[in-house]
Amino acid sequence: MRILIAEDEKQIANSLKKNFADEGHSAEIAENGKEAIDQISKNSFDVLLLDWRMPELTGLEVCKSLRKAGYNKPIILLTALSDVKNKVEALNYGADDYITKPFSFDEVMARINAVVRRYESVSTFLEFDEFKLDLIAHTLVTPHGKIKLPEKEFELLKYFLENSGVILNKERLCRDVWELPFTPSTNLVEVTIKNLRSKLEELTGKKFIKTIYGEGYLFILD
Amino acid sequence: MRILIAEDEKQIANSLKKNFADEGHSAEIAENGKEAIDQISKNSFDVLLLDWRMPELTGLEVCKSLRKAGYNKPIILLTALSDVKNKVEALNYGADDYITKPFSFDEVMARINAVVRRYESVSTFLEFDEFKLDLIAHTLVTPHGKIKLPEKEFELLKYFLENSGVILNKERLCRDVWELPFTPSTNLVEVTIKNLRSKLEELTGKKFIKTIYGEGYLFILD
DNA sequence: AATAAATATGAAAAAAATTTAATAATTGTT
DNA sequence: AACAATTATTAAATTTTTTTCATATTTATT
Repeated sequence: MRILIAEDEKQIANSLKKNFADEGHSAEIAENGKEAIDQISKNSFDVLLLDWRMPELTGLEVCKSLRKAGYNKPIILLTALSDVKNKVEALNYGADDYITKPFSFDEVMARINAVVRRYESVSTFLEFDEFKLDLIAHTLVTPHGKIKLPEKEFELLKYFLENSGVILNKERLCRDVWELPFTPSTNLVEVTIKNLRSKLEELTGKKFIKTIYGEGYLFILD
Repeated sequence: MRILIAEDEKQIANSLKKNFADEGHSAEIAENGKEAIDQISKNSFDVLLLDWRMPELTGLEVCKSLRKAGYNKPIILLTALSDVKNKVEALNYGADDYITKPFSFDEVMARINAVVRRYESVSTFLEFDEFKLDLIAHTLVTPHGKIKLPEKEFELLKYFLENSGVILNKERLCRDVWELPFTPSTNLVEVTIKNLRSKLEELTGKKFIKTIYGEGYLFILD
């Protein structure tokens, strides 16, 4: 994980950096707010730690200005102030979290993990069994590799995952996945199910889509 | 916003509920952990407030079990305990935030807003000007209508939005959008830029992609 | 076991998206 | 203004995806 530490107290910054390194993460240090903005324009980070009190620009100012410009990576503010007013202000200006000094490294790490995990997992993946569907990349991710699904197969799998445990008939799939009125003459659904099934089985070795004769299809995780 | 308050101290729960109502939000109260799980299986909420100390199941247990089952709405824990150990535990079990009692309603509301905003905005939309790119539906959304972009145009626009303000040359676009080594013989980039440009301009009436002769392309929001 | 209905499969046809190729227009420089 | 380099545009070629169609297999019922 790439972390930017914007903190003018060198002791704190260096101690954090060393601890991050011990956990296998790389951290850069910016000594004031301006430098932080500068670093961000040149490199990309997974998370920003901004000290509230810094020369040039305060952490809150950096946070505000980044968010205004559309910056959307997680930001955590570090501060010695502990009254509620500032917390509220920070969160309302687009910070993701807020850690009060003095803090333990464990807490910092836990909060970073929580925030990053959230950014990664929330509504960008649908997870099932030991696999997941990447909703942005339209990719099926397995421990052994990943595969990009064509659009209709992706939409179909997504719909199955959103409705696992429910029997879905062809009329409903046609309507919700293809946005087409169902006509008995087409076998779109069968064909796409077949293709999705073979890809799923090849990649996962499991049979997720069950046919309920006369009723529809069922996505099972058991 | 629909909020579930799982809290056995009725005074606190009712006071929160009343305050939420004043702000225009609807809240349900669950008096213990089991009841919370029960309510969640029946209705959908935008955010969960779980008291740590509750009969039947503790807030942390509820949180753990929901996350294990794949539940992915924001969860905030309320607690009287204030030592770091518990905070770390809570965040690592999938809670999104953690509020120490006694709290002010303003802080609760600010944290809910922060968490929900994050869930909504992070990586499901990239917003620019008065438009947004729906990263799930691969759709460009404008006040007047929306249009589904073909894959390469979508990837290109996404890359521009993630790097707005930076001049992107063809080599870099080829590498990061097409995942191809750049060869001077191809004009893939030019063609796709052209198509994306005309769609963008037709839909938004604005020119977002500027050519910097000899250097590359620049996405500007001015 | 025979039958009819439902589902699965393979391969061709059609449509859509991507890429290439040829040419036109624009830009910076002299 | 003329030139070379760069970028833009148009249209054709290719590839991929989607859909249809014909046929095979499976399932429930008798």
